[in-house]
Amino acid sequence: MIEKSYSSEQEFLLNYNPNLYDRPSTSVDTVIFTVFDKALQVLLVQRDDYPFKHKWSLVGGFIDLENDLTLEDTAKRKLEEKTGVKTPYLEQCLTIGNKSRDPRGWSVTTIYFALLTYEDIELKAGKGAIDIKWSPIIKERITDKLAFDHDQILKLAIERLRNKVLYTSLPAYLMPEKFTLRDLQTVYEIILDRTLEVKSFRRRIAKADILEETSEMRQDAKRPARLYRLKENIHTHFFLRNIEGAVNN
Amino acid sequence: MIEKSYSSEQEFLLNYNPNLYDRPSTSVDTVIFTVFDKALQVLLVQRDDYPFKHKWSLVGGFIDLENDLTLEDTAKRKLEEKTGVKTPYLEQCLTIGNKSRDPRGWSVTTIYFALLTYEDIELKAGKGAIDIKWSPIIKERITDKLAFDHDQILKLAIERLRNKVLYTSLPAYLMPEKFTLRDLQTVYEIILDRTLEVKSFRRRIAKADILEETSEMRQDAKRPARLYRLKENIHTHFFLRNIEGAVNN
DNA sequence: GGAATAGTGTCTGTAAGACAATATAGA
DNA sequence: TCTATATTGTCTTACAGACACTATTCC
Repeated sequence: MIEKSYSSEQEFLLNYNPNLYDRPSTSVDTVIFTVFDKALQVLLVQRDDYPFKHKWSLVGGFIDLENDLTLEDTAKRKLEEKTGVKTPYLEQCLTIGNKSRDPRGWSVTTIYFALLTYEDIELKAGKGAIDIKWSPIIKERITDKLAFDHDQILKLAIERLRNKVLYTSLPAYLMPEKFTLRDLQTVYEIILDRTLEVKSFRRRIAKADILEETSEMRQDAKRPARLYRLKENIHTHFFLRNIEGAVNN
Repeated sequence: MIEKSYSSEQEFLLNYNPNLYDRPSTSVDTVIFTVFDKALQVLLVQRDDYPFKHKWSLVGGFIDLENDLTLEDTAKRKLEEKTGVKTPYLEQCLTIGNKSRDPRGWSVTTIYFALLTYEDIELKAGKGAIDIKWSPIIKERITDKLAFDHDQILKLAIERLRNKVLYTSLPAYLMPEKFTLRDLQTVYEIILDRTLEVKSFRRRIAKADILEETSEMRQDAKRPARLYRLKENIHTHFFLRNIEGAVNN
């Protein structure tokens, strides 16, 4: 390769040829979580084409270099394409890059995770996929063997979510508009896969000051329960202490 | 673009042509921290070439698709190239990808941060750089205006480090082999830019059970202080409670 | 003894854990 | 009334904050 020398930034850029350098493949994958049927669920799509044709995988794709301005745009675009909704919570989780994860060669993928309310979501397989579904996570496992290293990625995302739930109000993003404190606690319990103390939980949520009472009550069977909603313009609350008795590596 | 159809994964891979797809540029940048002269310090290199010729920047570079097996390998290779040592702590921090951060076009960079003992390190500018230096961080700022979006990246890495120091034993990785409890507390205080309560701090470290006493004492001026070392095969300790009174966004 | 730094004792405050007690519904 | 679920009361425990106190060195 011949190295030229330039006399200004501008001149360098005018002569810059991106094809002189080999680049790894770069993609974005999003672990889209929701909760229903007493389980944490993750959105999977069945691949329409090679590699891993017909295998189930996480929601992901390549950056649209023309139209995506940021990596997060790519994640949001794919998410909205599949679910038809905008996510109330999207967090970058990790980037995995190595020579072996994709049979086509060096590949880098940035992983996001999203939390969605299971409500009004109409799944659309869209192009590149022949099917799409929610898959429940039972004991940190799903039934399918996923494409690429998506099993490992899913495991990492679950770990991150579970750990973060110990000191944040993240599960609030999984709730419908109105919900009871018991509903919220149940979502915490589903994610953590353990029961929590009622009193401690309610004290914690009260202290966080993220909810507001509605005037409504909901009655399923016995004593009616107060309905709450998330306060407006509230961000994730970070508690100073973890919920205890859980894994902490 | 003509789409062919293949009848097996193998056939697809044999015919795969990576040059059909435009890819963003992909790099790795590492924020290398150490502590000396009563300040958190970050390693900077002065760029030898365009773009941002002669500007200071973080330690980074492109993936060597032949020899790097993982993104972390890239980070470690660059780090060892500049410092001559292996880092005791390397953590992936964040990936920034957008259309505007690099004048050459769509660019993705995965950012790591490393914690090094300021000891036996011989800086080497190496190729691509005309100079290399430690730069102190005063009030979350450094004096130079860095290349690309490295100012923003550095800010994010400092934020992450400071936040993590509130609930982990990370500063232990910045210590020399033997050190006093006061030394360790001072490093915490430098990173957090505030004083800590002596008693609370010592209780916390004792509880973490990550240090072992040596038989040696160190005497600077007045009463001699016990020297400790990090226990072997000890990982980062995660405390259940944060050090309080600090930022928590 | 006085100054400086290392290290301990101990009281207070906050929030979590445990679990008993009370409240409100339907049957 | 009995049962189930919602909600509150309250005692204990763990650990951080505050700060006084003791210990060991040099001068």
